[in-house]
Amino acid sequence: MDGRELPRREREKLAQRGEMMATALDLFSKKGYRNVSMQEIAEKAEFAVGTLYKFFRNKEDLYKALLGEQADAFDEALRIAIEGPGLEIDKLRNYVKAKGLVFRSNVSVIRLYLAETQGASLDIKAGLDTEIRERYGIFLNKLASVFESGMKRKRFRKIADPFSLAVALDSITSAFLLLWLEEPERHPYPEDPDAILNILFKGLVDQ
Amino acid sequence: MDGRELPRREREKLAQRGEMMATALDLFSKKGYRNVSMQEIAEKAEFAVGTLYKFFRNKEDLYKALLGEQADAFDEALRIAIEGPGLEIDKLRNYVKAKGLVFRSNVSVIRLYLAETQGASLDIKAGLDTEIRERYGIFLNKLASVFESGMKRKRFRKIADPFSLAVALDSITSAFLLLWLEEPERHPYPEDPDAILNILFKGLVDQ
Amino acid sequence: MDGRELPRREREKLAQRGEMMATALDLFSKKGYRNVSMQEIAEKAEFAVGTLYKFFRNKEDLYKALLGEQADAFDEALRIAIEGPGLEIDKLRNYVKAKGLVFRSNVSVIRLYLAETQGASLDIKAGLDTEIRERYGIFLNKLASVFESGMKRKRFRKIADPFSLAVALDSITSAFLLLWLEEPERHPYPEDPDAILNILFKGLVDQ
Amino acid sequence: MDGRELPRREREKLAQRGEMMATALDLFSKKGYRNVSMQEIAEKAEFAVGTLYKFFRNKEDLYKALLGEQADAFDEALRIAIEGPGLEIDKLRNYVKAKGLVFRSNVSVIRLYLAETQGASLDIKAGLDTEIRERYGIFLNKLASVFESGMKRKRFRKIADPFSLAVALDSITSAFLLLWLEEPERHPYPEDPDAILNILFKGLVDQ
DNA sequence: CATGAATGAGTCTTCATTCAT
DNA sequence: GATGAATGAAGACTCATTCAT
Repeated sequence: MDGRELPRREREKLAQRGEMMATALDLFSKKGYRNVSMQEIAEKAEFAVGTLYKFFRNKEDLYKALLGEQADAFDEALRIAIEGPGLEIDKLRNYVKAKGLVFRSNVSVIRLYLAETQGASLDIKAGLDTEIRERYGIFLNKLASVFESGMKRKRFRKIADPFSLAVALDSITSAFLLLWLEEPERHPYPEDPDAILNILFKGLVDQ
Repeated sequence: MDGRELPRREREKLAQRGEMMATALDLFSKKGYRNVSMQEIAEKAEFAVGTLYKFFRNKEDLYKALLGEQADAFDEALRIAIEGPGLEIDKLRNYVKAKGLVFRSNVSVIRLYLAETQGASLDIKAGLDTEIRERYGIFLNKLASVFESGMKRKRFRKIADPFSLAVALDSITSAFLLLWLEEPERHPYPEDPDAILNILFKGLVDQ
Repeated sequence: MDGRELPRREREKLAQRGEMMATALDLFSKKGYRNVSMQEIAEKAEFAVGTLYKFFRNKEDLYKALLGEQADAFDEALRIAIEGPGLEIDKLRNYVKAKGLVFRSNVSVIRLYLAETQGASLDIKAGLDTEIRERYGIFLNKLASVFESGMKRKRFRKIADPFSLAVALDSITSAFLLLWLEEPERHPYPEDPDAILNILFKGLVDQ
Repeated sequence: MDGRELPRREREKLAQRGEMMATALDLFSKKGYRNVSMQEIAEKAEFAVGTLYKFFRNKEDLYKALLGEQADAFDEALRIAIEGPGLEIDKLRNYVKAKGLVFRSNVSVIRLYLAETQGASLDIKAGLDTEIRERYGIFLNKLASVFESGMKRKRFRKIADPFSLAVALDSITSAFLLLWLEEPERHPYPEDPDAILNILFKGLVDQ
């Protein structure tokens, strides 16, 4: 038996919590924070409201836990993609691939995550808002340092400052994912990362 | 007298409507759709709630009218920037400039507009959603045709399909505006459009 | 027509407010603060809950207004009874009579008033609590000064300090009123104030 | 071994019950019946809620047991003070002293007890209410009989009927204890019972 | 026609009580 | 026999919408 195995009770609690969060995520991402009632979440998750409140102090708490954990996972996945040794160009490829993968396997979170990082979160005052964006900012800087490193090593040309390039790459991938989200058939997210990266790699205008 | 001149009565009504929408826009963009009450809008606009309901059938209607008209204005401004004769490269420059201008002089709308076009509109079910996005899609195609035309005339290299380039440019400019919105001092929107366009124009990797 | 006459609208509002307060008073005094719901008050007063909230910011507010106004009236009536010129002994008689009258014609308030002045208000944190007691303290001092004045003028013997005598008289009258409240037949509040005052006036033990 | 000694099991249960009641008393007297939850009591007493319900059928039951037992103790102490042989005047002195002692060493109960006997118990409908008051009535009659006996033996003058005197003495002592409770420094409960009794013993007005 | 008072369904949250383990 | 997780009814409060004046 594995030492990391939790006692049954604990495992059940985690499972419950997981179900609640999954249900809440589903509803929030479909209808928006204010349009989902605790009653509704509880009902759909097949718990009593009271039980919901045993796990989360209040509605906002639930929402924050939700976003926080999802953002953690995303952040982690993207961070790993660009860390470690290797050519900068490969890191960027990894990033584009990872972002596609992680988003496409978490469709319901995308809208919520984008709402928070792209700046349209008007329901939850601050706190999460701030926290997620901060981490997002940190990630952008890491991405920028990939560009910077590439320039230092003369592998990239200095066509713009590294941070702007990071912003550009991040926004482009998000935009493509959004298109895919709306019409998956018409706008598939490219399998080959270079389909996106070439926009940055190759110049539109001859030098 | 000008034939287009409206009777006093009509003009007054339009003025009233304008004030209501301006007040609503201000409140919605600051606090979010669900966090603003009709009472609050009426009070701040110095009308009675009943009067508000004379102009807009319900809260959603008001919101849709608001977004719709703002989107109209934006769309128009951006469309004009890329229409007409001239070099494609100049059209793109015009677009980057116009987008900067129009957004920076309508700060309070940005968040709402981005929320709708970038995909986080969870409060209003559909309808507006659809309409704005449709027009947004149409505009993206117009922008794409600028790239296409540039390619046809051998002014642009075929580094990616025109629509993808349009998406890329649009998302990059939006991302920069978002950064500016959060920290205007740290992230000014560039005066020179080439600061942004070079990301597309020049290639990161030598050919 | 009287200049003090209020416009119809205002009069109606006051009448509504009055009805709400009367209903609330009735319910609170019968069932206690926490055992009465705003819904219940609204229903019994034949208003919608929302209307209740138009007049009182919240439940506590309603309770405070209630107690405050009633305490005002009581305080006023008792104060008048012991003010002005005249023999101290007559003032005390007036006080005993007035207290009897005012309480017996406001039966439903007695319990609430006593609960506040006699110290068992555990539902409402502070504020009213404090305010009513303060005014009650002030009144006790006024009553004490009647005893003091009587002593100075050699009309009363110095059997205890004036404040203690005030406390004694006040508590005795309250106690009798409480008895009457429980069993009006068995424990009528005496018509002749001396029936109560003699307890203080005449000595139990020969001097 | 003593025959009255209870088996360990029983003793433990009694001890548990005692702790629950002590905790409940503390909380009720501080926050009021409705503002204390069974969870809170259980937690603070370090038992599970279920255990609480093993000892008391429901919340009201717990409250009644609490008040009942406290009232028993009070009643007993006061009864003893005025029973037995001895001069009536000494019994009254004993009563004043005993009431002071018993109240001051049970501060947390005072408010609850007074709330019940002085008529402001609005939380618990009837039952306890009735029972406590009944016993309180019985005690008042016992106190009255002390006055009566004194009058019969020509030791007291007939300044009022014995029951009224009992009510008066009881309410005065309670009032003084209440004052002490609020501001112990400013209003100490007198060490010498005559400080209070003189209000009854000596007449305010010369005969 | 404008007004804004009135409405009451709907929201979040608490807590007495039960019962499976 | 103790435990405390689960329940869900009930309560305070908000706000979109209506309609009498």
